[in-house]
Amino acid sequence: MNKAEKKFREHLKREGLKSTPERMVILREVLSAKKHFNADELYESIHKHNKKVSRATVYRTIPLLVECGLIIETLRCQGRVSYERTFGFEHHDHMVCLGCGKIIEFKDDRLEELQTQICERYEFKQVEHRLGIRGYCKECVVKRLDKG
Amino acid sequence: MNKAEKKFREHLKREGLKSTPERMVILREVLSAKKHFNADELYESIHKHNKKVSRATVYRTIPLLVECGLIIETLRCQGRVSYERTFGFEHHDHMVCLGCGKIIEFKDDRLEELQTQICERYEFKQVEHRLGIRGYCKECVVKRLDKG
DNA sequence: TTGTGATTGATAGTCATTCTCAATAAAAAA
DNA sequence: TTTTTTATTGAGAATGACTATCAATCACAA
Ligand SMILES: [Mn+2]
Ligand SMILES: [Mn+2]
Ligand SMILES: [Zn+2]
Ligand SMILES: [Zn+2]
Repeated sequence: MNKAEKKFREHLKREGLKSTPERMVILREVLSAKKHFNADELYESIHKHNKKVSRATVYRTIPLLVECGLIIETLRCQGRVSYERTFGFEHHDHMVCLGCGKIIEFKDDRLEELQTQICERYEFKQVEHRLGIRGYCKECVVKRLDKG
Repeated sequence: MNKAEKKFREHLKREGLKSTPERMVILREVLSAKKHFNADELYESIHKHNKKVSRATVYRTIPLLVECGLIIETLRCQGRVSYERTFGFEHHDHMVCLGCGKIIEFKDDRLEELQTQICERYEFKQVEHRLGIRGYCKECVVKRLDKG
């Protein structure tokens, strides 16, 4: 049993919930699948690996993983909520390319520090923040110049 | 006819669209109603003022107002897209209180400057950005302390 | 004033997400 | 281990924000 699984099981116990095979299948898929995903992609990848978990259970389990800090809600793209696994990864922010959909992750300590200062100024107790920059990546800027 | 209305009319003409009474009712409501709103709140406030515009037309007009730069999509709260009027207002970022739903607007030039630098570093052409900080406002921090 | 194409409202459709509920299974108690 | 309690599951129905459809109507340019 790895660290993430242990963390999840402890969270479930703490909340009076049960450790079920379905929940473990979902967790393992989250840990092995691509870092950014939405509920449906998660459901699909579970089924590609020949595991059977219903869509409802996937949707029900995602909030549990969020609550226990293993994944986080990141962006909303085209009406869908997108998540990413955080366990074993550091916090970072995102750039999203409006041309090709590419996601660039970045982290800047000065940015984080500034936000902390701003929250202090407003006596606001930060839980989380999300910075999303939309625009065009290097490649797409060139493509758009070519087109005129 | 005020500046915003002129801008909207010009945008419509430029796009080969027509200036209709319904669109003008919606624009006026946007200009006079509260700064942050979602599609349904806009529809409701129009009807409270005894104007008749269908929900479909409200949904259809919002993107036109966004395209012409009079309003902007800000946050997504509980599955709803939230907008705010920008005409006559400067860019700013938001804090959202998880306790009472209050929205605090703030602007920090150093933060903006840093973001510009970061985009340059990645050769990313920024179109817009959105920083949302979630947490608890001063009042709600106190309330939560009282409860334990 | 007329002709053409855009717009409207009513309503049906879409699609992600949530709810319902009977059958089942996990964990606690015995 | 067996029983009891309670959470969980899957299937499908429901929800709700938003979008598409379409016939009737309107804006506006000529
Ligand atoms: Mn990421
Ligand atoms: Mn604002
Ligand atoms: Zn790109
Ligand atoms: Zn508050």
